[in-house]
Amino acid sequence: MTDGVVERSRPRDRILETARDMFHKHGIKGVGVDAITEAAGTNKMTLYRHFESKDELIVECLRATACKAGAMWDAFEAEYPGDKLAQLHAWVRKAADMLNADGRGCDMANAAAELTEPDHPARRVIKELKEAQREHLVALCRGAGIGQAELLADTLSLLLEGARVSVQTVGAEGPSAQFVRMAEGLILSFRGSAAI
Amino acid sequence: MTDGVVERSRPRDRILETARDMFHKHGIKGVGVDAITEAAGTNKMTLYRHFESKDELIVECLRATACKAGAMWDAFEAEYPGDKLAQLHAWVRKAADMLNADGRGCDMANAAAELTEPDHPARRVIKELKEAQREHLVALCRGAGIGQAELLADTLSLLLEGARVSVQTVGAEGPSAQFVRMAEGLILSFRGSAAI
DNA sequence: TCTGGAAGTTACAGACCGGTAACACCCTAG
DNA sequence: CTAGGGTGTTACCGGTCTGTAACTTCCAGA
Repeated sequence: MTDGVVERSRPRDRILETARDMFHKHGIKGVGVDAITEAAGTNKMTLYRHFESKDELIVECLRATACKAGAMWDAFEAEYPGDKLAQLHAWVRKAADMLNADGRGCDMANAAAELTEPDHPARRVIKELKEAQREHLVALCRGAGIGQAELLADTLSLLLEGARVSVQTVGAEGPSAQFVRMAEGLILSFRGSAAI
Repeated sequence: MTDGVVERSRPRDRILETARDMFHKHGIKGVGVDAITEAAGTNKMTLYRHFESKDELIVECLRATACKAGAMWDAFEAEYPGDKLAQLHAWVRKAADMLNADGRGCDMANAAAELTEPDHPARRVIKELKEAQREHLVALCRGAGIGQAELLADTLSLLLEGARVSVQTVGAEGPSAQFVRMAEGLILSFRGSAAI
């Protein structure tokens, strides 16, 4: 009902997009395949013709999310070509936007909280995306001429990760409201210390 | 099987403790009441004589977790009476211990990720605990004579929150490995800026 | 126009879920 | 000894879950 996204496209795409949306809103274990197919305007058989199991659907959803996240870095480069520091600030703004977008945290982190089996196929995707994100951020910091680029990148990573769960637990008026201030302060402070 | 904690005590206590353990390890939606009672060495009827629903059991588990977390602050005061700065450093060490304890994050944050209904009774408990934690940390920072105590407390909060989910997604060798360094650096840096 | 594959439909299997009823048991307080 | 409350046991309810079988319908390309 409220979970639309039923525009006419290929069933597989509709299922994937609908599942992504519903997993995000209601959690993975909180949504059944029947509900997904119904919201996607199709049926269970069609889902199982395109995905061999719910687990594979989950993995494919997370992969799609990772793909969209990857495009973000290209957008920064397109907007501020070569200016890594400007891109870093753009990342901060983008992160703040995500915080205010809705009360749900990061899909990857939420999935990791729900899928507790240590060898669940989704954990691989999650880890890969998080490591890719970290490397992108390190590259930005390094490119901006910041000494201790790894430490700043890791600190900013944890700060954002924490802010996203904080929004989910205490709301957007909690500690996460200060995210931009914290991040900008950290960048400034790290720029102060000598770059090698 | 692997989820023991069946020492002979009152059934209600065993159920509560076993549920806490299993929710922590396997997630809330990943554990059924049958599995809990069996691991607690009792049966479903006894559970439902003490808790009127699974939701109430969840709430009671989170309350117990909140209670244990509350005791932590008293332990700091007992160990370093009056010395708020030492207590703040003790908090950092304690936080680092929690990071290395196991690969699962904060029970409250994980519960918030799973229980998506905005009016779920557990969300109240979660929010209350997180707000209490924040106030305790602010009090420590303020007591340690730090200007911008709220900002430091919020930053440290987000950092720990982020570190706990990072452990869950990329493991203990990821960004969270630098948590102590980040936290100590922040405290030092905030102590540098004038108190008032 | 014919045909083959993709998609929809209905029904079902088998397991598990939260929750309850009815009844037998034991152990302790009086 | 006895009464009664806490506990254990068994069986069950209705619902939902993932996943499948068998069949029909639709539609695009040759």
